[in-house]
Amino acid sequence: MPKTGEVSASVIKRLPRYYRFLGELMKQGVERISSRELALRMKLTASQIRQDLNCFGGFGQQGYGYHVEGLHEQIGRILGVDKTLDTILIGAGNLGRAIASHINFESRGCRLTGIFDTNERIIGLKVAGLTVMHNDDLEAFCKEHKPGMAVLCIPKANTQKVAEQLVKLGVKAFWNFSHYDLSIDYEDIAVENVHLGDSLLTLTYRVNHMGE
Amino acid sequence: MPKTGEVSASVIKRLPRYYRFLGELMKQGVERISSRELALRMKLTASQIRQDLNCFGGFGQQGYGYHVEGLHEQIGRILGVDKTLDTILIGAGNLGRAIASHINFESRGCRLTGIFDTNERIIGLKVAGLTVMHNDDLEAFCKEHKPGMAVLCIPKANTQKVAEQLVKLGVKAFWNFSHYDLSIDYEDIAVENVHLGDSLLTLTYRVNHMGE
DNA sequence: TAGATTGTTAATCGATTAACAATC
DNA sequence: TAGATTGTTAATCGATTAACAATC
Repeated sequence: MPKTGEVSASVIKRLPRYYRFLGELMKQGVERISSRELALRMKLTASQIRQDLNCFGGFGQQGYGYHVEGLHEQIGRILGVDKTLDTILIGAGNLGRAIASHINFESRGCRLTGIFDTNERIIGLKVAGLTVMHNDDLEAFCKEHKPGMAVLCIPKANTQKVAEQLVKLGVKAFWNFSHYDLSIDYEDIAVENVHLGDSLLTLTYRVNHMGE
Repeated sequence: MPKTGEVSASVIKRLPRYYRFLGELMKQGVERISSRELALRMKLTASQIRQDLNCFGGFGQQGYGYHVEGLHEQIGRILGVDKTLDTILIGAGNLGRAIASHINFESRGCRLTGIFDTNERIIGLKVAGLTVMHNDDLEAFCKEHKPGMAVLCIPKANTQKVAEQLVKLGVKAFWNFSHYDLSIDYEDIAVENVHLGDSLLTLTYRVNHMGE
């Protein structure tokens, strides 16, 4: 129940991390935690934690702190892990197959329901319990199953075109791993670009500039 | 040749993207570009581009703009793609193998020289041209080959321990894909945490909060 | 030269941190 | 009640944008 008023991108990016830490604390049997103690563990400031959480409502209790399990559940609901968004994967090369098998989509509000590729040697393979289909079947599949999210693990040359096709078929969110900055200029389409190459390159920069 | 004075993390994170766009422009045969035109293509402001570049020196020319190839090379040198940092991969599961095959380390100042795992069924496999070795051979390998960077694709329970072992063996940079926020409290060690799960979760948030 | 566009300084904006009254 | 800790307002800090003189 967001206290309406835009939540900044900086806050949104921190939410999954709060969720993760609270999950860990739960497992460790911690029942309550103060912003001060959580800040210590997460290497943030207590102020920032209280500010962030208060974008969504007052989850704490003066003099007591936050109830770990309750807060975990609240943040989960804010993130939308209690929903189930049908998701398809386009591109079942090395990376696509690894994402399909390695990521727990269900615990993040998604469910992988279809995998597509154009390579005849890959089509028919079983990946994460699904049989890889041909891209030609994409349209029929989407019309029948109405996936809301697509994971793109395809070469950059095809990315924009495939994404636009999928938008027409009703896809509302893209998790894009191609070496291309996907930007969809329609309202109400969400894009998360993951640039692993760029990530490595920032590390290269930092290791080459240590102690300057 | 950084105009000394700290370069902010925000600027560093944008550098690989500049490098990528300039590379594309080169391929397209574009010889010169103004900050205004580049801003248009990258969806940034011209001011920001000029500010960012001037952290490292004046690469442009008044009245003309920037020479694409020259700027590309300069940024490459700033990032350190002309260096070669020997790199090892720990964990050759789905994700580790995909990273090894999918990422072009060489073009990013790194060279993959060893891959390690503990799973007997994986050891001995060829991945990205290398034979997967047992973690037990890690110490001997590092002492002989002195890798400066490690990619961690291992379960979170082992991450901190393995990282600390590697620090003792001289590793200076970690590209960490485990579901664990690695933090190394020594000076002069660089860490880049990649949390694919968190990335997906921010997308889940956004798709569930569209148009609010 | 005149026009274009940089490098750089100043203004604005947003995010983080600090402070503290409210309250459990 | 007294102590702890929140929710929230105010202060600070940093990053982005705008403006403009320098200059190719």
